[in-house]
Amino acid sequence: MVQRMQQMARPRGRPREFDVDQALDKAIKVFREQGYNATSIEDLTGAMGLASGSIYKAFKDKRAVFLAALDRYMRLRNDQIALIAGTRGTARERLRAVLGFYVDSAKGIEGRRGCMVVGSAVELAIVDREVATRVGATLARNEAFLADLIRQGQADGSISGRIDPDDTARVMVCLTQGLRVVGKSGRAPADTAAAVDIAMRLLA
Amino acid sequence: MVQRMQQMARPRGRPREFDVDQALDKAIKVFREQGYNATSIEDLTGAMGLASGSIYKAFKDKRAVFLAALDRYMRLRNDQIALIAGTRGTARERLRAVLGFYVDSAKGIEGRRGCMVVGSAVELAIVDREVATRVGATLARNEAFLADLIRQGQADGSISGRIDPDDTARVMVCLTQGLRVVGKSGRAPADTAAAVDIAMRLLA
DNA sequence: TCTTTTAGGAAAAGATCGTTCCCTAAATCA
DNA sequence: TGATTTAGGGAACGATCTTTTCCTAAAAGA
Repeated sequence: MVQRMQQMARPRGRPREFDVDQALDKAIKVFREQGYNATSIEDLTGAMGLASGSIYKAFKDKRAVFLAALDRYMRLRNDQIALIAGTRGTARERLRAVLGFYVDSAKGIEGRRGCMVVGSAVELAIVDREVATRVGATLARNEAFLADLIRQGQADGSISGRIDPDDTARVMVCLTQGLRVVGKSGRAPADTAAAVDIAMRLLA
Repeated sequence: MVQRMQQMARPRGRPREFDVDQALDKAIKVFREQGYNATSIEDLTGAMGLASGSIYKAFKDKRAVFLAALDRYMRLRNDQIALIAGTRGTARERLRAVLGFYVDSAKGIEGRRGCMVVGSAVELAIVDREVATRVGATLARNEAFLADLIRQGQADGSISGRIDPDDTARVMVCLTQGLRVVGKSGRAPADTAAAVDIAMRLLA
């Protein structure tokens, strides 16, 4: 049984010397800053600490590296937001925490580095169907997530029942994506609490 | 006198056969769809109806074409918004009209085509200082424009005096830029009036 | 009319980029 | 242990992209 698991863990030839996820994290950093087209294989080898041959052993081509990085980026970000929204309190308080996370992500160096979803949407959505699909799915998921949070707030009494959860969530998604655009130019709101207070006005 | 004006109008050698602004409009279309790095000189020659040599006669290099296109795009868009905001009515009504224009810009084919300011911010702001300067200036101008409109509304009584015009305008700019990101993936709000109603909640 | 200046256009040059190839290294299988 | 399989790494290749060059065309100046 243990031997079977070891066999499954070590497939055949020479084992990979680097951790794929760690390498993807480096790739994510580069793609967030420069986007897809401006990032050369040389940029990736430098950031990931690998030779070009090794990259092409692990990934079909540059686009596959990007898609893997995008998937990982979206997953990590989703996990973070789910964690923040999982804290105690009314749905309104949890929604406030989520919005605060978005505002903070848009500030300073992190904001300048940018968002891979926004970058993918702007640079590639029109020419790469697979990227467009993923971006659309993430935006839809974020929208549904926020709408659900709003509905929870309407159920626990912390959010007005007069607003439409879906329409409001959709506008809120625009706000969060816009924060990342503005963050790229270093003009994101400096005062997180103040910005979140204003954003919370969308809830009636 | 007439001869002097003709001299000024026709400088020296062979006159240019194409209209620079018309050519830039074609370039804007390509840059909006594909961004800077994905657009080749061949793309530009095709869209602008010029040979590469002619482009390099009129512009220093590809980057100069992009900067000229960006400047023209920003100017045209600014003019449109100023026109819309110049209509009669309370400042609140004019602000509503401006927001409606932003929402409409994010919808359908126009939305998929994208915004050159957003594209520039996301793709180039971190690597091109000159682009970053222009993007920052436009965002600041938009912010000041919206803040002024809010102040007018507070003066004419159509907008609550309890909100901070600058902070609110800053969040509103994020919303408008985000609309363009979401529009790239075809997920912009379908019902303009409903989306504007929700956005107007930011005014208290 | 002849010279000078600038534009149009296509081909060539020069640079860069993505990908493949080849050799060595490290693992498993027989 | 020898064969097989896969990874690491760097050079080489082929394609593409930006820019320059060169020749012709069209205008003004003398």
